[in-house]
Amino acid sequence: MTSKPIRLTGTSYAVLSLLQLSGPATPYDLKQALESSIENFWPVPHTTFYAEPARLAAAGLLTEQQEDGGRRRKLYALTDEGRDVLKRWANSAELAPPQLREEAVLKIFAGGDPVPILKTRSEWHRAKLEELEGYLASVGDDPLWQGVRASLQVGVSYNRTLLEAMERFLDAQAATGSS
Amino acid sequence: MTSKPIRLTGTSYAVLSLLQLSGPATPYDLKQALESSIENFWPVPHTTFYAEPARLAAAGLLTEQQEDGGRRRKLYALTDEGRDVLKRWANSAELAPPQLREEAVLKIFAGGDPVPILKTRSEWHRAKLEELEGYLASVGDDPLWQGVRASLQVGVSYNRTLLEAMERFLDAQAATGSS
DNA sequence: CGGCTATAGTTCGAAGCGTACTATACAGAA
DNA sequence: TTCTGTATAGTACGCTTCGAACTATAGCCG
Repeated sequence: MTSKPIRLTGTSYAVLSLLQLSGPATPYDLKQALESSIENFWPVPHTTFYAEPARLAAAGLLTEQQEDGGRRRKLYALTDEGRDVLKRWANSAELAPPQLREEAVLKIFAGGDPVPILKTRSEWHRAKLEELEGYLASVGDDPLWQGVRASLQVGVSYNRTLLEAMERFLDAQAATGSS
Repeated sequence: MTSKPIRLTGTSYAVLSLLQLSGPATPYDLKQALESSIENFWPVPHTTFYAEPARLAAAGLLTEQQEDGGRRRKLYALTDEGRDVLKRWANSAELAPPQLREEAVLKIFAGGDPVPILKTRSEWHRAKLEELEGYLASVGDDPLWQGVRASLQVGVSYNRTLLEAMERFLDAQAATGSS
C-alpha cells in the first residue's frame, strides 16, 4: 500500500541501503555515511540528497519522526516495504550502463598536453586510493558491513589500476622524451 | 568582445574541439562525431547537445549560417575567440575530479550478489571494447585526428583493464565456490 | 553573554534530462 | 507519380537535478 508511487533512482537506493546499515538516521547522518563509501560510485550533490528521504517517506518506504528535544531533526527509518523494495532491486538483473565523466580525456581530445594532465590526475587517484584504504582499514569485519567492504575494495582496485596505467604511460613518455 | 557571457561546461568544450577538427558542421554532424569518440568520457543526451551550438554562437564563440538549399540546416564554425577560449582551456591546469556513476557497485553495496552483477557488467565492457576497437580501426592516421585516436585508445585500455579485473574476480569466485 | 566555528540544513533560478513528437530526404513499390 | 517506409535531422516540453548562496542551531572559549 504505497502512499504515492514515485520514480526510484540510484540516489533512492543509496538512501535505502544506508538506512538498512545504520538504522534510524537524519539526512545529515546519511550524507556523512555516503561520503565515505558509495559517493565514489554514485555522486550526489547534498541539496539533492537532503530532499530524498522526504520523497521516500511520502512513498511509504520510510517512516519519518521528529526528535523530541534540541534541533527537532527528522529521523528516518526503513519500513518493511522499503526493505523489500531494496532487496528486490539489489537482486534484479537490470543494470544501467556505467557512466564516466572525465575532463582529463576531454582536454587531451582537445589537444592539451597529456603529460601535465595525467600527472595531475594520477595524483588525484593516489590521494583517493589512500582515502579509501583508510576507510577500509577502519571498517571492522561485521558481516552487516559486507557490502560496504566490498564496495571499498572495488574502489581501491579501480583507483589502483588507473593509477598504475597512468604511471606506466608517464614513465614511457619520460623515457622517450628525454632520450 | 563576447556578446554574452555564458557558463562553459565540458559539453561546450566538446563542441568547440569537434568543430576545430571538422571545420564548419551542423549540430547533427557534431553529434555523430561525438558518439564515436569522446561521448564515452563525456556523456551528453542529444537534446542537450543540439542546444549547445546556439548557446555558443550567442556568446560569440561560433558563427552561425543557414545552408542555402535543401533543409536549410544551420552550419556552425569556430570564431577566433572560440579557438582561443578552447586553447586556453586545454592548456589550463584546472581539472575537475572525474565522476563515475556505476549502478553495479551500488547494488553490491546494497547486498546484491556480486557474481551475476559483474558477469552482466563484464559483458557490457566486452561489447564496448569491441565497439571502440572498431572505431579505432576505421580511423585513418590523419594527424588531424590525433585527439580522436588518443581518446579511443584511452577508451580501449580503460575498458580492457576493467574487463580483465572483473574476469579475474569471477574466475577466483568460480574456483573457490565450486571446490 | 558575545562572537566564532562547526553542524545541519533550505531556497531558488538555471541547466540538464528523457519522452515524445515533427519534419525532411530518398529509395523502391504500386 | 504518388505512396509508403526508413534513415536522417532535428524541436518541444515538463520534470528533475544542480550549485551558489543563504539560514539557522549548537557548543565552545574567553
